[in-house]
Amino acid sequence: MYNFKEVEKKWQKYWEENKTFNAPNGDKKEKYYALVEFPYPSGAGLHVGHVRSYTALDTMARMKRMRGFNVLFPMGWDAFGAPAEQYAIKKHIHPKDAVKENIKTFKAQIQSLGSSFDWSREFSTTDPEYYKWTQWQFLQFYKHGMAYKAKKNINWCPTCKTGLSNEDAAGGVCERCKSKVVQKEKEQWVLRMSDYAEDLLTGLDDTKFADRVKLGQINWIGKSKGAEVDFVVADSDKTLTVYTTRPDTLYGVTFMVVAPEHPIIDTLKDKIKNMDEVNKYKEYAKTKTEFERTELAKEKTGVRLDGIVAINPVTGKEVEIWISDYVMMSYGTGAIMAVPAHDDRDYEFAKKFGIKIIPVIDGDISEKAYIGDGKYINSDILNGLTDKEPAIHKMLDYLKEKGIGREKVNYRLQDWIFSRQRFWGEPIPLIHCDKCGWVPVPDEDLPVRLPDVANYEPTDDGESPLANIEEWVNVACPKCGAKARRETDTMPNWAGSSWYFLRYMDPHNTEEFVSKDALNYWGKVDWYDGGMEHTARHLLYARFWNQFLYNIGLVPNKEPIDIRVSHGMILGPNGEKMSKSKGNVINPDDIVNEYGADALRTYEMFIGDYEKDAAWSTNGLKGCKKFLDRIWRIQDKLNDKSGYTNETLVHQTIKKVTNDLQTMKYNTAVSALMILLNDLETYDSITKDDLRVLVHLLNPIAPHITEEINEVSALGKPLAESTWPSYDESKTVEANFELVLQVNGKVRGKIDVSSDISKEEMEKLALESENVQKYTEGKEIVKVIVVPKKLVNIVVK
RNA sequence: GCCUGAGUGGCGAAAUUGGUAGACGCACAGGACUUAAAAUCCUGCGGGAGUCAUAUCCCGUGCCGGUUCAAGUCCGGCCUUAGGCACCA
Repeated sequence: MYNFKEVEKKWQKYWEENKTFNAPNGDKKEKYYALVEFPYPSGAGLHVGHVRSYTALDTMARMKRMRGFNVLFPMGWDAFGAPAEQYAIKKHIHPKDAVKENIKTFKAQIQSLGSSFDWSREFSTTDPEYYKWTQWQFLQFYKHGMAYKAKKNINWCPTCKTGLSNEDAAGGVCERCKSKVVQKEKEQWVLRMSDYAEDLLTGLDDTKFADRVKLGQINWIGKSKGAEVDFVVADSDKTLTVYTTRPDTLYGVTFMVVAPEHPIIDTLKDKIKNMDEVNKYKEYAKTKTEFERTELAKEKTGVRLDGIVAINPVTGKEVEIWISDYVMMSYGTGAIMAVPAHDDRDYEFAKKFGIKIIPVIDGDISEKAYIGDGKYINSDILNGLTDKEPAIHKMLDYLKEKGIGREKVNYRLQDWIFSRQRFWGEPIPLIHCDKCGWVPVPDEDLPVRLPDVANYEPTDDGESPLANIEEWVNVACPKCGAKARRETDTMPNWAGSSWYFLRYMDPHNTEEFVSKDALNYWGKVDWYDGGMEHTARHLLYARFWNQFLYNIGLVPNKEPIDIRVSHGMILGPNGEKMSKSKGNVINPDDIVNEYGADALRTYEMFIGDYEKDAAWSTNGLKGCKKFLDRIWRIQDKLNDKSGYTNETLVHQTIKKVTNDLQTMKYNTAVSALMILLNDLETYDSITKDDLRVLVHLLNPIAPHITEEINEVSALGKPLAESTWPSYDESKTVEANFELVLQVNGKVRGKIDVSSDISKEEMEKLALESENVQKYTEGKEIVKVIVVPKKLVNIVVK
């Protein structure tokens, strides 16, 4: 009988010893690059969700190999960052040891699944041999003016004691620890990602990402088309420039609002009479987190800048200037023109502070701002127009002509704050010298290694723990030799994952980050799978990083990834996200031990639509285990004949499984195999050819049991080294089909007929049917619709 | 508020893109084998009417309406739900 534990171990050992899945660089075969996001080796171990995506891509990889491709299917570890550091602090060990420990566990778990990873290419982002090149690439950014240090109001997590990117602080909450993020002014290294906003947007056209993935990228980049308009501040030489998407409402501007941090306040502080009040408000705004500032249904607050007014450039009338926290310094120009009649926020503000509301588009503004289309009024040059687009164009032309405004495109995407005040990250390879300024660490001195120290806990003053390690910090300036200090900030853990897919192509190269040959041979990632939670940030960072490398001539493709899909989550049996606190965690180890990796894999492929979430069901798993047991037992039915017992069904199944696996419809591929098995079980005996097809088609999903059957029943060489079955389209056609007879669209009979029946015969059979006649009798036949291979519908009145 | 999906038996889900709704699996029920149980095998399984049993009929894919010979699928309007974005000017 079949012992899945022994069998699974046996074949895993076989694949390892024979290096079955090692992909040679530069092979003559056509390449295929299948990639699944590398895991963060946390202390919690592997999740059944990992199994879903690894198996899905493994299935893809195994099928592609059998279809003659040289498949790169690598695996590695994304191990820098706060979780590993915190885990290490808790256990009083060095993060590198914690990582080593976790990787060991993770790797054993993954290997027990029988995934066909090319382990010869394994690396961790924390390996100095790897982060050497992460640092080297950072220096390319620096050397090309793409990295700069700036004093910034940054998102600061008081619990993690580190700065966060906007992406990490989405919603005003720290992504890691969920505590409230506060604003803190700090010097930070920043990458000019906003320069790439347009390229990151248009580049999507060169990819085949799933629509929802593309949309996530588009939303994050947040392109908006509008105009900048200059407002002169009365009795001064200053202008206040605003960004607006509705220049057509310029005649309705009754006030302006600037962000509390707007520099004009300081510039004109001598003219502002109520600076005390203004400063008080500024303080008040600062104590609030970004989240509080953007919270819904919030009362508008603000202070008028007393003593200064601006001039509406089209009416020449004076408009008040206010400061309010509903205007953000980080978007547009940090200043807006307020049109309370046609903007909800401005309306609310005007109502609260009793500011005049002038409608410029005909509509009801008694309750709230009117934001629809309508006839322009009170608008001089626009009066009489009724549509937004021509009005905007006319106004833009006017502003350009007068030199007081211009078209402007804005993006929500901001520069990437690249500094973290943490120990466990790639040190930023720069040295500060009082004489020479920032000096890059010379290439030959890379990597800048993290020191082996006992104390690396975050500090309260917001400095990196590295700053306290004097012997590490103090160095000679590489340029002039004078005393200098290392940069002590480290990189965010998005850094290592921004280019790991390139390193897999040539993971042991000590001379270059990847060789040109390897880059040219492997090209783009053909199929990339990951979690939905990474489709916005990680994907954007990776594309940005790659586009930069492309622009400086280091990689051959501007877009690094062809297809990107996102798997759905595996939820707990109760339909909720698995978590320790909810007690609904399914441990893949337990499942592998009790049912085997093949059963787990088959079940997770059968569970439902790959891109949708699915709740775990142990009964469902048992059903799949039963299916595999039946596959094993079907061997008892082998006879000495050749050919297919049910030729049509075999060809249909090959076609169905081949197509389904290529489009990630794993659930229906499994069901097609179940149908084939159900059919084979009805015969007294089956042929080796029958069984051979069955195990080949099932092999990518359940690789161990199928290899074992293949060997035990002497069907041929190991499946992993064998060829995918092919089908003959003409043989997928059934000899007979069930002809459906309808009257007025309702089914009134079914007859089994030959597939090459003519339309006339179909119609004749329908009209002859007794049951059909019951419904047509005494009625006028208006028309008869005949759909070949399907049905006849008789329409009567 | 905006942008995406999704809503089909007791449950997970299928449905060649307009052509037999519920494939496949789970659960459940009945039966066979067994001293018994497990395992395995067979049968049934959307709801209702009808029949000894067949046959046959009616209803049914979130709700309302429309297009069509024909709608789970297309169109219009709603409801619910999940995810993303959000004082973005």
